[in-house]
Amino acid sequence: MKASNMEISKHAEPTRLEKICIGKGLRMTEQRRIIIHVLSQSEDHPDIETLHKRVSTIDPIISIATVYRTMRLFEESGVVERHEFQDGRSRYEEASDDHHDHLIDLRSGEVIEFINEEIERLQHQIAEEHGYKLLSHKLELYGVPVDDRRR
Amino acid sequence: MKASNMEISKHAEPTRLEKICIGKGLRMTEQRRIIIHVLSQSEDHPDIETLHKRVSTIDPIISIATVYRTMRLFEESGVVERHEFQDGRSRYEEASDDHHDHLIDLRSGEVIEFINEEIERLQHQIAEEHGYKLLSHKLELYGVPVDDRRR
DNA sequence: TTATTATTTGCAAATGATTCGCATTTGCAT
DNA sequence: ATGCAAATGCGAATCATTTGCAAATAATAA
Repeated sequence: MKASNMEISKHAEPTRLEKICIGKGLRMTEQRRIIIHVLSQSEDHPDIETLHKRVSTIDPIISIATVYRTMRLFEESGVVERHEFQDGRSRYEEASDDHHDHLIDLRSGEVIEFINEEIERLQHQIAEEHGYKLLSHKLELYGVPVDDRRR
Repeated sequence: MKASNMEISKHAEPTRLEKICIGKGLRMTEQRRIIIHVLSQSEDHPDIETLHKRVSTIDPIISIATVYRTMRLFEESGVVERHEFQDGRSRYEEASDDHHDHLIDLRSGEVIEFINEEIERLQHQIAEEHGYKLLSHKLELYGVPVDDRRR
């Protein structure tokens, strides 16, 4: 076992994501364990390149192709959510039960999460009115700080 | 003037988009006139390739690079809206004053437009509550027909 | 523990959408 | 009609992402 792997032990309590992988018959590789660890530590919405950078501090050998493959796998399994804010690359976050939407600061790129039950309700209602069952949705607000004096 | 250009005359009444182009000091080229014509005839949300196909039936020589450039220009001018539904390429529609959102049929790919004032209002309110001025937003609902008996 | 085998990985090459460089063409003001 | 900046067409470049394949490895059986 190489030193870089010491901190993410194969023997530790399996995390939620690890359980899901095992449940799907996926192998718990060192790379996947590291990626899961990085995801669980991330409070933001990193893109693949950022994830790869973070993962590389733990294991510098891990390939970016593996990060791509793993994130695709996780997205298909529904354990992470993929977002396409308007910068051309996909950004990810661990999926959680409480659904939230995003407010993106166009000045800084900062992403603010929010929840609004009323909007959730209206969305279901609209889908229903059109004869559809709502499976997922995407709500993104783009704005600038009102008290920002620049410009 | 080549035959293929006969139906989109340089001398016809300028359309809304043509006026905007002229107002911005852009040249009204044959290619742009054709693209504008195609846009005005399109009721759907075509991607670049589709637009290029449609444009090609009028002028088979027009380059796809020109369609890309023109659509980018139009988007930056705010005369068309670009959407990133989840199929990896951008889709366009002529911008209209009355804002609407989209309900995407995951079975057929069909895109249904809808308007909901209440949601619009709530979005502004949310942005405001977070200290932001809302500049734009994206709301997409993904669903399947309820009466669809398949699977 | 070791052997077995199907998964997974790393690498580099392929892909697909989109943009760009540059020589040539073309609106449009004079 | 003339001149020139803007626009086009072409193919090459770019950028994010995917994929083929040989080597490595996790899960399993022995």
